[in-house]
Amino acid sequence: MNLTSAEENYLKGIYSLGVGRNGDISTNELAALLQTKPASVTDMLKKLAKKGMISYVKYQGVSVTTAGKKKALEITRRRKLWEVFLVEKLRLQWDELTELSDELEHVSSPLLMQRLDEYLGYPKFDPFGDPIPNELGEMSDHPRVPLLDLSFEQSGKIIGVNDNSSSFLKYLDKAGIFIGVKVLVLDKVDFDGSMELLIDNKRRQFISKEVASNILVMAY
Amino acid sequence: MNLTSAEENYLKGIYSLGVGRNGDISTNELAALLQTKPASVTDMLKKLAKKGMISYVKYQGVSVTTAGKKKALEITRRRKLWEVFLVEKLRLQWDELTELSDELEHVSSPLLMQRLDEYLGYPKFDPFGDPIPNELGEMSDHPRVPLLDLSFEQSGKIIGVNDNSSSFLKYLDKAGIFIGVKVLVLDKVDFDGSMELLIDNKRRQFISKEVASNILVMAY
DNA sequence: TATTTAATTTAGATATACCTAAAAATAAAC
DNA sequence: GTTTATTTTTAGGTATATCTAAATTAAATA
Repeated sequence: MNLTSAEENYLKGIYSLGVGRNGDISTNELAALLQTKPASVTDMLKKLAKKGMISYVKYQGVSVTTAGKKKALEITRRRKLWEVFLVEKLRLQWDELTELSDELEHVSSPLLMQRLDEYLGYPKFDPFGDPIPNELGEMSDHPRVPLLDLSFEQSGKIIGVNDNSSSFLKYLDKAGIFIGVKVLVLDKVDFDGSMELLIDNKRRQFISKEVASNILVMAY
Repeated sequence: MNLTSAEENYLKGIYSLGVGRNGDISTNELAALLQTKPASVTDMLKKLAKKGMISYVKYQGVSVTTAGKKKALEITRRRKLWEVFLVEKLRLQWDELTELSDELEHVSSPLLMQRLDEYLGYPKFDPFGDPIPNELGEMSDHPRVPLLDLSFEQSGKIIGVNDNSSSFLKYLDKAGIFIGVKVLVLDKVDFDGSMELLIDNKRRQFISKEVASNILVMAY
């Protein structure tokens, strides 16, 4: 079953709101997430239900079906592979990715994605440190800890962030804190929780507790 | 002025029909090219005229304005850069490009195209041997001759084709005749015009006069 | 439980991008 | 120079994806 870009966006939204939750998703929630009006959401839910992507009962909320989950993971896979390409090959910055991957994720060609995956070396995580589903929708997961949890003289590799806001990502780019970069804790300041880091074995950098708690690392 | 994908496709069509021609383009011509109906073309011409991309006089035909030409070349540039990427980096075959570049050419981001251009090493020609416009719409051109015109023991580099049909491109892929490959003429058969080639300094291959006339090379 | 409030859906519009069928304008033929 | 044929446009309709405003259903409160 083929979906339009708009349908794919709604399905992605429904799936993402649904992960790790028992109950159904409400119309208003979706409208808020997708920056649209509840009436538009209702229209689209009917279409997605007719296409077998979601379970939808009037006034009762919505959840993805097995087919819908599969499709949502496929879209997510496309998006994340493009994001790896944009960062690793084209050297785009974290905060420049969103609007591009919003478009590229809808280019639907199994051959293209297979070749891109191969070209990128079968990456398991996107530039934000989130796992990339494989063709079957399966994802790796590995221990991710907030940078704040690293102790004195401990090292780690930056693999993601907790906060995707543009202002935070811009700050990180400016501070030279990128995915894949090695960090070593030079100091942890007791009274404000801030840290001094050695970045990439080269450069010293101070970061606040707030920043450190929003950066994810794989500890060595 | 931003255009929708549909508008971009019409503009591309109008531009491509217009190059190297004195008169205007007719509604029926465009409908045939774009596989649509004349009535739909008329609708779209009004929109493109209102956006300043074309000169359109009822019943009198259509031609691109300066702004329209600029935009058409921009779309063409996007398409061709993606095509270079698909062939050179992802190793897709000539006949697999069209449907992908039909989609990718509409992803409109100056930053993305600038980085992709840089990543590809500022290519001047697409995988079919046609010139890629630069950011200003300027194109290189270099002497291209049909492979058939090469004489005994002469060499050349394959830079394009005259025939974009799927069957021809599939034949070339199968025969191992790719863009960038070096060819040396081992023999020219008088009675049927066929040629024996040394491809890539390695492999011998016979090709017919018809095939040789549709392959373009840059002669050494 | 009745009533108010909040969430959701329906009804009816708008814009894009198509379509068919009929009308109008241009070109071609006699 | 009419008449016929072709081309092109208009008029009106369909599907997608949105919207606002009104109606309906469900939830919360008194």
